[in-house]
Amino acid sequence: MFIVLANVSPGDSARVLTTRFDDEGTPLGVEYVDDLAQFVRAEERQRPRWVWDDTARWYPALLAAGVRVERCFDLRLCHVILRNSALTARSTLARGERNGWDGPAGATPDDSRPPAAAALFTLEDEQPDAVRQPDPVAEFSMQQAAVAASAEPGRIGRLLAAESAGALIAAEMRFAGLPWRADRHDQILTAILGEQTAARPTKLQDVLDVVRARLESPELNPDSPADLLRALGNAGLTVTSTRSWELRKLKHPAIAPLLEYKKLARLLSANGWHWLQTWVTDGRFRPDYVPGGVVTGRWATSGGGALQLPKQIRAAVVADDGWKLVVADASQLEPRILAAMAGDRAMVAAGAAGDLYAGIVASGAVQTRDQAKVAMLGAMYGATSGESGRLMPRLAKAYPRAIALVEDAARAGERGEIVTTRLGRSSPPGTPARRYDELVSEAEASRARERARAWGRFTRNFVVQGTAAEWALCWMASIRRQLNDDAGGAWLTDAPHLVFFLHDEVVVHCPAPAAAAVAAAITEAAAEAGRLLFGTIPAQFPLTVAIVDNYGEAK
DNA sequence: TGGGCTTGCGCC
DNA sequence: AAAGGGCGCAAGCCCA
Repeated sequence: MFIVLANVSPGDSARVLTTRFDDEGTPLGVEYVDDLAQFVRAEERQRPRWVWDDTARWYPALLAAGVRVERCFDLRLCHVILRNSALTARSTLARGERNGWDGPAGATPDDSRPPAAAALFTLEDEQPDAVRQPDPVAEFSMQQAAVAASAEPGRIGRLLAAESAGALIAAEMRFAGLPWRADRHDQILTAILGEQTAARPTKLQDVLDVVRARLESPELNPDSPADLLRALGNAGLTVTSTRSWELRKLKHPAIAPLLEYKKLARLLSANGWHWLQTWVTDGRFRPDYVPGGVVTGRWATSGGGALQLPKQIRAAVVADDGWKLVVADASQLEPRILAAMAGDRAMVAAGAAGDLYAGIVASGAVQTRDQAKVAMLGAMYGATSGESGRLMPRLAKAYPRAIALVEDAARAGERGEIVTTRLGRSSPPGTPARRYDELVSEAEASRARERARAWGRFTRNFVVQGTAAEWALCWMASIRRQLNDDAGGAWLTDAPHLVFFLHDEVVVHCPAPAAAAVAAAITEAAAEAGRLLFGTIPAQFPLTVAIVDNYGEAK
C-alpha cells in the first residue's frame, strides 16, 4: 500500500490530505488528517510506503514527535532519477517540460516561498500556480508509469527504493546525531595548536614566527597565497603555486615549518573551536546530509563539512557510556564495483582472496601492490600520464572487460552521450561532439578536444562512482532494516542506529552488548547489497569492521 | 560592506 | 610521486 501526503493549502501546514493506493496503483480513497504524527504511527502497523514530495520536509517533524517510518518514496529525488535515466527516457515524465519537481530541494511546491522566487525554478511563465503547487498524487502516478514502462523496471525500481531509503536514513542520522565530546575535541586542538589566544593559538604562532624569520619576511601573511608567493620569491624560491605538494619539492629551511603551519592552520580554520561551537550541541554533531546531492548519486552535505571530517579529530567521536561504535568500511569498493559490473571474471577472482591489489599482483599484471593501486585509480579516473598512465595498458591486457567498460564510458562522454550506472542513474547530457575542423583556429579546436576529454573522464568515473554509491545505499538500507527488525520496537536512539556515513563507510552507535550482532548485520548487509546489484556474479565486497569506543581508534 | 571568484586542502 | 573523478568550506582577493 502507498499513502501519498499533501498539504491542503500553503498556509496550513497542520492539515494534510492523504490518498491511499493499493500495490497495483488503484486509488483506495482520501482522508483529511489533522494529527499527522498520530496518523502515521497508527498506519505504520500496515507497513505502507509513505509518498511525499521531500523527505527532508516531512520526516524531521515526525521524528521529533517520536514517530519513525519504515519505507517511503521521495518524489523529488525519484523525479530527478527518472527525468535523466536512459531506462525511462521515453516516459511521459522524462519527455515533459521541466517543472517544480526538477527544482532544487527546499524549493518545495507548497512552502511559503513568494511567487516571484518560485518562478525562478520554471522555464514557463504561463503556469506559475502549477509550479508552486504540483500535485504529488499526479506526480506519483506519472512516476509509477515511468517505472512500469521501463525496459528494466526491476533495476530502476530498486534504485528509487534505495534512494528513498537513503533519504530516511539521512533524516534519522541528523536526528540522532554523531556522538561528539566537545571536551575531547578541545584537548585535541590544544595538544596540536596550543592554547587559544586572541590572535593565533600559541603553537601556530610559534611555527609562524620561525617561517617569518627564515624567509626574512616579518610581515608575511601565510594565509595569502599571493603574499606567500612573493616572500618565497624574495628568498630565491621559484614556485608557481603555494600548494603543499609543490612546496615539498623545495630545499629551504623555511619549507618544513611552512608546511607545518599550513597543516595546523587548516585544522584551526576547518575544524577548530569555532567549528566546535557552531556544529556541536548537547554532545552531538548534526550535519545536514543531502542525499542525491552529487550528480553521481553520492550524498553531499550542507554545512559542517561532515564528509571531510579529518582523521586528526575523529577521536572526539566517542560512544556514550556503555555504548560502542561499530565502524565498517568497504575495502577497495570502487575497483570491485568495476570488476562486478563489467563481469570481469579475472578481476573478480583477483579480489576473491581479500586484497584486490595483491590479487592483481599475483596475476602477474604488475609487479607491486602500489603499482596495482595506482593503475586501478588511473583506470577509473582517466590518468593519461605519469606512472599511472604507463601502467594502464598492462591492466587492460590482464583485465580487458573491466578496462573496456571504463574506456567505453569515456568515449561515450567524449561524443556527448550519456552513460548509466548499474541500477539506472544516468549522467547529465554532455555537449555533442563537434567537428574540430569546423573550428576557426587550432587553439580553439585544442580547447574543444580538451573539454571533450575532460567530460570523458567525468563519464568514465561516473559509472563506477555512481554504481558504488548505489551499492552503498543498498548496503545502508539493509543495515537499517536489520537494526530495525532487531530493535524489538525500541525507539531509534535507544537501540543500535546509524550515526555516520562516508561514501563507503558507516558508523553505528549501539549498546555494547549488541556490538557483535551489529557487526554481523553490517557484514550480511554488504553481501545482500552485492546480490541486489549484481545477482549471481560472485563478486566479494569485504569489509573492515571495528568495534571501538571512539572513531579515532578505527584504522 | 558585500557578493562572487580563486586558491588550497580535507574527505572518498 | 603529484597526473586522472566527485565534493564543501574558509580565507583571501577583486570589484561594485
